[in-house]
Amino acid sequence: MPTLPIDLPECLVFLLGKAYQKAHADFKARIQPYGLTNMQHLVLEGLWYRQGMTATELGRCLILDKATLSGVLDRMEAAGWIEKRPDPEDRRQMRLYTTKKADALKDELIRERREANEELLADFTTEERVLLKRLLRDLIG
Amino acid sequence: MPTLPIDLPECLVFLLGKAYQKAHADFKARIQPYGLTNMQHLVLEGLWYRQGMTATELGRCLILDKATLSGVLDRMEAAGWIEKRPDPEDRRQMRLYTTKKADALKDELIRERREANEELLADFTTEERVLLKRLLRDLIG
DNA sequence: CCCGTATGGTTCGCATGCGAAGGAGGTCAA
DNA sequence: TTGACCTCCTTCGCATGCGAACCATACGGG
Repeated sequence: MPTLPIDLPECLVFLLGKAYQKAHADFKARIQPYGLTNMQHLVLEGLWYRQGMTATELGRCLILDKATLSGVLDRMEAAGWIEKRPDPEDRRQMRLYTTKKADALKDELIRERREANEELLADFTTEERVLLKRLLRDLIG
Repeated sequence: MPTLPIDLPECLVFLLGKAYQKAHADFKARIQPYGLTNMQHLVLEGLWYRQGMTATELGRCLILDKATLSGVLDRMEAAGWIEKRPDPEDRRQMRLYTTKKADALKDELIRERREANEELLADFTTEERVLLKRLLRDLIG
């Protein structure tokens, strides 16, 4: 059985990638049944925080490239999760709103997110949880 | 200026994603000049650790899906970074080896990786660095 | 020896993720 | 008012990332 190359467990780029891979996969398993991807769920959380954001605002808010967001929003609109309404003041921008279909799942989806975090952190002490989040926030800058 | 939704800085899935995004982008900027992607660099590190692994072994070693690896290995072979040799004992599997072109960059690439880690952790104390890595390793399981 | 099954890789489909270029729509100053 | 410039968004190209279906090869029993 192959093991990890000696240095990789010391490489932060690698560790972050694999930790994200695991967190992403766990969360995916939870929200897949709702017909949503992780990214789509993230967009909904962003819009529940503030409806009517433009794509650029949402992208800044979620730290996402607008090129990436463009496709995500298209698919979400096609699937009926969000609505794009052109801003009457400035026809370049699209204002984004969640639909009733999405809002109906709001409580459940937020619960899934909380539980997913709980599950990921199950083996950590309270101090470790706080510390890990702080270190990651500091890393992001 | 939009800010993060209240809960997201508490959401580990989100934090890990963004921390990875940053680490990945920083490392990409370092590796791009060599004509390599992060994933391709990772494959080289794996093979430098043990030459002649099969794709399945390498995938287990780097925690990668074989479907993902297949395309990566194709592009790396086409670009002359690695060689695939069919195993004479079992013609289903391919043994993987780095080429001279790759080996010539070995020291420099490993230095880039060390420096990238150093840069990411620049603002952390020694204790914090050790702790962050331990927490991430524990998370991966 | 032959069939059923397991395994190693490839391929396809879909969803990110981002750099770069482009098109449509504003803005402002000459 | 018109041309230079800026911004919002879309589109394209390329590289992951992974589930699922497939193909070729190996292996174990009968």
